[in-house]
Amino acid sequence: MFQQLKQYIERFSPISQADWEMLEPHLSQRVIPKNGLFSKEGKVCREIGFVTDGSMRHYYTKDGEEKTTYFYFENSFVTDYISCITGKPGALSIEALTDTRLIVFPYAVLKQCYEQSHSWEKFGRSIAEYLAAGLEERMTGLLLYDAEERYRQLLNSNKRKILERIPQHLIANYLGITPVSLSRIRNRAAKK
Amino acid sequence: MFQQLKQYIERFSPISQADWEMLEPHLSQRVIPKNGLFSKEGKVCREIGFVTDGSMRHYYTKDGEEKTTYFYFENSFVTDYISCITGKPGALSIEALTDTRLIVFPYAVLKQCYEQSHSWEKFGRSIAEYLAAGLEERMTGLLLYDAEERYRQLLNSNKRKILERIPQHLIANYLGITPVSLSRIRNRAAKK
DNA sequence: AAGAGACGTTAACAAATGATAAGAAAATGG
DNA sequence: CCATTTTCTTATCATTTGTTAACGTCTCTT
Repeated sequence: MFQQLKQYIERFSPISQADWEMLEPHLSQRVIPKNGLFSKEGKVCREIGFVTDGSMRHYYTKDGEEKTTYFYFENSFVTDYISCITGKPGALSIEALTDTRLIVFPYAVLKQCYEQSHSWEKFGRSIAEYLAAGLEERMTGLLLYDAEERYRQLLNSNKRKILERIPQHLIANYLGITPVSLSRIRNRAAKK
Repeated sequence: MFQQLKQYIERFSPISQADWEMLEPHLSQRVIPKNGLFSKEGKVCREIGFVTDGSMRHYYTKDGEEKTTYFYFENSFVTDYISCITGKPGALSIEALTDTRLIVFPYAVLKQCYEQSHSWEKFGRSIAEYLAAGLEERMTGLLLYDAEERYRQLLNSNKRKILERIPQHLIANYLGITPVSLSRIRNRAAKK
């Protein structure tokens, strides 16, 4: 039932049966319909989700416009990490792009796991390091490369599924440009 | 002697005397003269530094040009985090901007601390979370705001010391623009 | 003290991007 | 199946940014 999650976790740190039983009773399943929210700007995010099927985006609101800056697919955690950690209201909203199936548990439970088990703590470190490395790479891309180069890098990365499954105007946000500008870049790229 | 480091570490997680004694024997002091390197592109970074006095930058090389994307001041860790974690050659170089005094220890020792002590592991998680939160905030700034807004945000942030202590052409890199462009932005801002 | 190099500003032009609008194509929902 | 909405493209124009170069100031070195 929850094996998919356990396997994913063990990619970061091995989890004994005893460890697993700290978390397992607190897991639940949830389906969020298309356009439904998992987390909402202004509210404290107190849950961690694990996408087993579907896709989501997270976005910030600026001048009344939604700016999408991240996507989630099956086999990944989804949460407003900063809001969870700090306990403060989140600055972003997380929305299902398609009907999405999740395994959900409270962040408070994970925190308890951290305290009670070194293995869980190690998992927490590993996932935070993994997250930081991803953010560093993406930020470097934004600082060093122009929009066209960033598009090409996305094309040749292991994130190509973004291009295959996400509407283009949201990808434009993700790349830090307008949908019109992305359309121009694609047009230029096609002519070569 | 190394109390400054211990205090900083305890801002993330309390460290018992026994814990501290795992690390303390492996600490050393180092002074890197202005323009000297702490870590070099293409080499695996195996050390963590803690700046007690001075300032550093890290930069990527692109098309033969150095692109500075981060600064370090007293009371902060400095390392090529990604290279340390992965054990692969680094993509960036870290250079002293002024004569810089560091406390240094091998990453391998920290890794041992992680394994042997839950408290150290918790420290590792906390610092990675702190790093990730900072990166998330900075990346969001790059995606949501234009260069002039980013400059103003830097002015009004707790990172204002960057503006006071770092040459302007390096700040331009940090903001993701050219030195000429930053000069224009400052000119416009001054006229208001 | 002189010279070289680093740093910041300004100007002129080119290139890229943003803003807006119109229309075509595709997807969605009764 | 049709109507509506969403998505993408294309065009035009304004704005911003990049590029290059010139110039002045300052620092550092010899």
